[in-house]
Amino acid sequence: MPLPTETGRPVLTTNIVIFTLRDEQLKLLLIRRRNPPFQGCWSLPGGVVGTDEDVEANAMRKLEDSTGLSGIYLEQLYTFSAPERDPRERVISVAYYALVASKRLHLRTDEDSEGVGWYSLNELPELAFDHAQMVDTAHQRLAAKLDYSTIAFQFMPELFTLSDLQNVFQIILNRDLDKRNFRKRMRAMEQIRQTSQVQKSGSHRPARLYRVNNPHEVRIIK
Amino acid sequence: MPLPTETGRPVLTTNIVIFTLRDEQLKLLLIRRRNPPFQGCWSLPGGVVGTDEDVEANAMRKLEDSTGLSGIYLEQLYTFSAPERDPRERVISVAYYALVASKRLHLRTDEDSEGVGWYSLNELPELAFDHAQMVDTAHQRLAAKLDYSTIAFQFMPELFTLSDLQNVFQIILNRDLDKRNFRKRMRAMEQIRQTSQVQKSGSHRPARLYRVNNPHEVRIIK
DNA sequence: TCTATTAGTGTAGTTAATACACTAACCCGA
DNA sequence: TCGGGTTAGTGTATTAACTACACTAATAGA
Repeated sequence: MPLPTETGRPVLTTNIVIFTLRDEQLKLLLIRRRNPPFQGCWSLPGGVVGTDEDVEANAMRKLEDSTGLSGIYLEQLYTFSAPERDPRERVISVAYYALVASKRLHLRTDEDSEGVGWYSLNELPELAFDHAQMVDTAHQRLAAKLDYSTIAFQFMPELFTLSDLQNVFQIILNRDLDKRNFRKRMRAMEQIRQTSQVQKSGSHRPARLYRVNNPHEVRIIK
Repeated sequence: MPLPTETGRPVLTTNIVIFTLRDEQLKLLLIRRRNPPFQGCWSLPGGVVGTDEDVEANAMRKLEDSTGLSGIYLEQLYTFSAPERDPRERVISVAYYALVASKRLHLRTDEDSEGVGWYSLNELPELAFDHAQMVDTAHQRLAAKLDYSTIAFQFMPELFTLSDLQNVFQIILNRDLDKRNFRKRMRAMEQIRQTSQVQKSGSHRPARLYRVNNPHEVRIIK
């Protein structure tokens, strides 16, 4: 397998679907394109991978640039390579997805002015390239992983109520869950524990607060 | 996102883990490297993706070259991009895995002379690059998918017995399964049906033959 | 006809998932 | 201070899925 000369190589890029939960909605970060093709259109963050650059490191760097945060959960999603996905020339994109607890973001809410915005999954503008497909694949993966991993905790702040957690599930899965069954399942998980604290948030009974044991670990369960 | 000039692009390749089942073993196709690095070492089939070439098409072509067959199940596995995975320079590889029913292969058994051989998963030689990791990831994916998809049927010939099928599961999962529970589960699947034929194969009771309804479809179940 | 070998079958127990309705604690306003 | 509104919190009975487990059936060959 002799390597080709530097002519004859396709362009390699990354794209990242950065999810967060805010205002009872699953949102993702979009960037308005300044140049053609798809000028003025919204697209996923990402960038070109240089010769000496690690693909995942590139994605992580772009993720940090976009959010101003580090230590965010990032997972490779799929590599997209359809021949006409970029009208200019052959571009292959390794797509990732990332999850951020919204409390960590000081989101300048929908600061479109800067060409950066958080959009609800169900109110997405038209996206550039095949980015709509990437978003769709990422959402499917995320929903599937709720069931057999501890990925949901990536969205949680340090302290949260079981109702908060149920909300996360319901928003991602886009359906209601039974409260008692949900709580039974969650209380059986060793990855979270009750604290002695409660949250008072209105004219109703205060809610017990919970904490994730190993916030950075995502474990496969079942 | 201006595209880079053709200098400054990494090399993009594919690699394929081609599985088959033969002699009660899960085997995969290896190719002996003729050139450095890792000269003389065994490696996974694959090749360099050209500027105008679709990645999946490249993998499919290499798969057909290696096996002489078409219409084989092929699925993207993961994209490997560790910085030092190729000692020469930055090479990113999109790995795939493929499943072939061994009856379709006229395997020149272990024809090492041509520098091509089928090796049992548990008797692998030292592999070039990070190909051992690719094999491992592929095996894990395959084992996981047995449980929630109809992928196992990709290994089956047109007609097969339930014992054959149980063997496939046992080899891939590397553990014994209970015969009655296995058969109960399989008979409940709508993807296979009993035929009126039996297979006589020795001095014992003949076995009923089964058939896959849609051999090319791999469906997610559960 | 006896032996060896693989094919084929059912039931009871356990575990996981579901459906479902009321009480508890707090705030607020009358 | 009491009643209404609101969210938190709890248990049981049913069903479905998975597990463990042992014998009979059909054939070939000696």
